[in-house]
Amino acid sequence: MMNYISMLKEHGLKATFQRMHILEVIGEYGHKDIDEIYAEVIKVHPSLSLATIYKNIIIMSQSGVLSEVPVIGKKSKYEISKQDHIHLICTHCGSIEDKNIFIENKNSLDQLVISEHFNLEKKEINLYGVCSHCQNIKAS
Amino acid sequence: MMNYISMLKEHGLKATFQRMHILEVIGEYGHKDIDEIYAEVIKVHPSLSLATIYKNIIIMSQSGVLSEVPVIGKKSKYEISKQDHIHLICTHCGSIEDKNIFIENKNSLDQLVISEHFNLEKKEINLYGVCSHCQNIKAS
DNA sequence: CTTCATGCAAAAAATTTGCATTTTG
DNA sequence: CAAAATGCAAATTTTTTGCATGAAG
Repeated sequence: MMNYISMLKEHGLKATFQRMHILEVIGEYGHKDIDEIYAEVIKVHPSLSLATIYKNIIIMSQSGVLSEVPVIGKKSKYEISKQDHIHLICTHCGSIEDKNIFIENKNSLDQLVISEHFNLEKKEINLYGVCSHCQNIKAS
Repeated sequence: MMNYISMLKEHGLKATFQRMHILEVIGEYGHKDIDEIYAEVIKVHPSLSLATIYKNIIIMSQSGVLSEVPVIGKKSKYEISKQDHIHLICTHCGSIEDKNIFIENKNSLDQLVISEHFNLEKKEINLYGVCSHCQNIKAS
């Protein structure tokens, strides 16, 4: 588990407490959008401004510390960057769960990329549906 | 090839010329965002309002005529709904290309969904990178 | 003709910017 | 200290809304 100070410094960003706090919130919850991050963060630091959240989300996404997860019909969520994985996105409660799977079919994707002469930078696989938790709620 | 009038009617939407025009633009280009649709559409119908574009994108997305394609760092694009496919998204020129591939590894995704008791509604696979066209431009 | 859709202008929401002040390394 | 980051308020951009008018089925 890498610490946020070194993550920031390795990307040439100063480790302000505002950034640390933003990263802690995202790290704790996994995926959060701008408003959720702001709401969470001002509980501890009421003076932390929304503009600072915006500026930092942008700079930390550009530098690669964070990754944007665009979601159909909603605002983008942000997560701490990590190796490629799959998102299970619940269309009922909005939760996002990460799944690391060994993409066997990796082959077909890789072959596609090769045959298209496409210079791949990032794979994004999102599965939308109803999570088991929400299915149980509905059933009861 | 299905025509747009019946597509709309099957979803309980009236076939106004504004909707037809929006669908034609999206169909012609494949993927367009709100502003691009508006810019294209007012060439022919200068009085068509942006509010109408918004309202229709929303209602046609909800009804399933259109599908939203959220893109990292950009505004969402919209496409005519069709069966699941892969998007090759160029981070250089912004173009999006559809690819229908036989997901062999379909198995691993399907197994994941089953083991998670996830009620799958939609698969979204987006590959980000530099398209062959942009690579050639850079090289020259 | 009745219901639904449009267009306009206004309102609301989301995001960005400029700049004086503060903090980090 | 010098460079970078913050916070505030203002500006901009994006999206939504209400309502009178017009079009579709």
